[in-house]
Amino acid sequence: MTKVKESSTNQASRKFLAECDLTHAVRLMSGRWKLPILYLISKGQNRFGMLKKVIPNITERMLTLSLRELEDDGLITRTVFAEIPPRVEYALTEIAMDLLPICDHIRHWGLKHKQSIIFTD
Amino acid sequence: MTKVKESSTNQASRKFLAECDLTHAVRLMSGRWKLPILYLISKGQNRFGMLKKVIPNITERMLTLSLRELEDDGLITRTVFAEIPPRVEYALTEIAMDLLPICDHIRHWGLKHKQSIIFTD
DNA sequence: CAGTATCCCCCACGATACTG
DNA sequence: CAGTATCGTGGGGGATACTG
Repeated sequence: MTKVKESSTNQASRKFLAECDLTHAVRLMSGRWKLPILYLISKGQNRFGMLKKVIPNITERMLTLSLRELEDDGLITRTVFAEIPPRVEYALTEIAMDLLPICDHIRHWGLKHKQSIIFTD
Repeated sequence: MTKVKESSTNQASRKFLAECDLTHAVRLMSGRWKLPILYLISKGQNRFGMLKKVIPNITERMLTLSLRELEDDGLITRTVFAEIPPRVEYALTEIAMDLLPICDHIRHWGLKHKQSIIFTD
């Protein structure tokens, strides 16, 4: 299924539409916790409890929601092991791994931009 | 002024803090219209009226707000010419220009990610 | 351990009207 | 032309309590 608005034919509009996937892509990583979670999973913090312990201030609710959205967007996989006590492991998909170097670019750009960094949380 | 939480000393937390600038950087480009505006300005659409004409559905209010925030974040400059009728021109700063190639990476990543692209607007 | 279930607040965003 | 001013809404996010 591919549904693209083809009505506007002028140059500027077509360039704008090309820009839309950019917005869409950025939205996948927008949100308070998405990127931190992806990063930490890439570093081996791949379970609910580990993430909760390592991420300051996140609530269980937000952790759950963020993980679900990342899963829905195809950025992480969720594997349930039928054990007692239950164990669930998260892993990055190839798509998310492709994102990591880009994140690094963004981070370096951010550092260049902001000489004064304030972590309020 | 540099205010960094130094309380937590373990490895994971320090890595997490490093991740925070990433979140911060992403926030600068988050928002419904920020990226489209930056992109269009880079393509020469550097006036209020031009942007309004070229961006579908944006309201004057949102255009104003977005431009102000981009200016406050140091991503664009705003130059007022004392003429009648009034003329205002926007231009990307070096920081925003550094961002453009990254945007391109993100866009390509987004395209690889989403085989089915839907532009709803 | 790995989550749900409620309740609530704030703010990004939109619609509409007006202006130096 | 390039904006303000005002009002309204949805959902992203938080606090807290409970559960298979």
